[in-house]
Amino acid sequence: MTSPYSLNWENSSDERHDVNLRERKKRRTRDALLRAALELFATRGYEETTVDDIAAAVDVSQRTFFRYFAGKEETAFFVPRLAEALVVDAVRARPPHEAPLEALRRAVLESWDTINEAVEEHVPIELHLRVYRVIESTPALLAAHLRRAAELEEQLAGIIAEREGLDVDADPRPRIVVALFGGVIRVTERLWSAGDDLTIEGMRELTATYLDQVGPALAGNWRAGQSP
Amino acid sequence: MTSPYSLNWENSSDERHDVNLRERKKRRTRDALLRAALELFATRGYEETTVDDIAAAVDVSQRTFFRYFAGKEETAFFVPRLAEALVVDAVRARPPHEAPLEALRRAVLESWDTINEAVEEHVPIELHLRVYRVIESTPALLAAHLRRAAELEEQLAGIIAEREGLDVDADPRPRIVVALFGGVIRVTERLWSAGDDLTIEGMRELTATYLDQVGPALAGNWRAGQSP
DNA sequence: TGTCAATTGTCAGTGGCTGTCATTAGCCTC
DNA sequence: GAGGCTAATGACAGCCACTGACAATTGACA
Repeated sequence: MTSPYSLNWENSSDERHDVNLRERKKRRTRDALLRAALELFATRGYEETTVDDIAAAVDVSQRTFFRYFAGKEETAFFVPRLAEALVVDAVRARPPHEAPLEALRRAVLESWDTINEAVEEHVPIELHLRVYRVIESTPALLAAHLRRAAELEEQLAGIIAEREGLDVDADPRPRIVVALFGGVIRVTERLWSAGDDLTIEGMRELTATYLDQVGPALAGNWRAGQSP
Repeated sequence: MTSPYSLNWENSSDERHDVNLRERKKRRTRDALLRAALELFATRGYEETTVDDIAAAVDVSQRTFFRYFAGKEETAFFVPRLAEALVVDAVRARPPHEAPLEALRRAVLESWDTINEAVEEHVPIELHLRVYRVIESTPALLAAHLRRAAELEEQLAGIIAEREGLDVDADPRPRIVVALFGGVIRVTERLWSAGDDLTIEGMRELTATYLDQVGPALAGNWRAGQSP
């Protein structure tokens, strides 16, 4: 920190990340724990997997597991965390002339395309897709998932408000639009995880289809119009 | 069940509920545990309260606590559970000619009026209102709260679909509208619990105001129009 | 009053998670 | 390349939520 190289360290910390054996080893055990956990969740179930099981699968002590992850839950949300970061960045990068819903829509669809490589660096996506069903069907994980989603929405509301030059706390509209958007996403998530097309592309298509329904869903009375 | 009185028992079970000493005693300890738990949560915080604390406050064993409640969490959501039931009933009772959002809006505002008596039978509402802040600010409880909300939305979507003569799984619109509605409710909940008017009336007003914003929030571009 | 069933307490055990301390293993300098 | 430094690990003890099992108690009802 106070060494003459401190500035260099700050800037090149990414490159230094994997150079020494120490760091490489750390990353290896971390990814191994992650994969072991997800594999066990996907096959045996979340509640049926103990932290001891995970640690044993990688042949480290339980204590070591907790030094890499704050809790069992954190392993299950490793990929979602990456995805959320991508979405936030994508929304930030949207041209300011787009309407809020349009910007959100494009950002999400776009980030579905980049998610692959970001994830595969640590675990095979296919593995996460299997874990996703577990998240949706395990009460404790579903609850955590929804809380994370709520936090994401709060962030997005802030970004949207900024785009539109509004104050999030004074004007309810950013939060409302984001809530609507988030609701649609959740509906598609559930549908997708319940169906059998467990691919990223399937998710992408579903999302696109449902987001297109938002307008019609809110317009007028449904009974007069034709089927969706 | 197979006794000659079984039918009578079924029908008059409500009246029989408090007649014998056994039942009265059970209800008393149950309500005492509930109040003790909420009181402790409100003053000391949720995580800082152990089940042993709650049991000790009522002078029963920890094991007995778990015979009355499935877990620590359940005590915190006693009032919300009542409220949810009221909302569901209120939506079901709405005249079928009302549009979905209108029916939901009226049902919720209406149930805020009946919630008082339903709750006070067990614990003072004022106590729950204090606990509500704890729910919003405790990650584990917030997560559980959001999961409950999601389940409620699923129920409401079913009811709305039925009103409109639609199939929830074939037509996305009921779920989308309910998601929008739920989103608005969540926004008001957060705002209300963050403010200082912690009364049912305050909540009612906030809800009404925000629900009125739903239309404007979705209409056109915000930058051209005037302030909300 | 005595029998039966329900309520409760006690005890032991599991699983998630944390603090502590000694041991190990990579790193860096001389 | 030996030795000191520091970071990573393991082993152990302990807290808390929660559960199963069994014995003791207590209200119900004939």
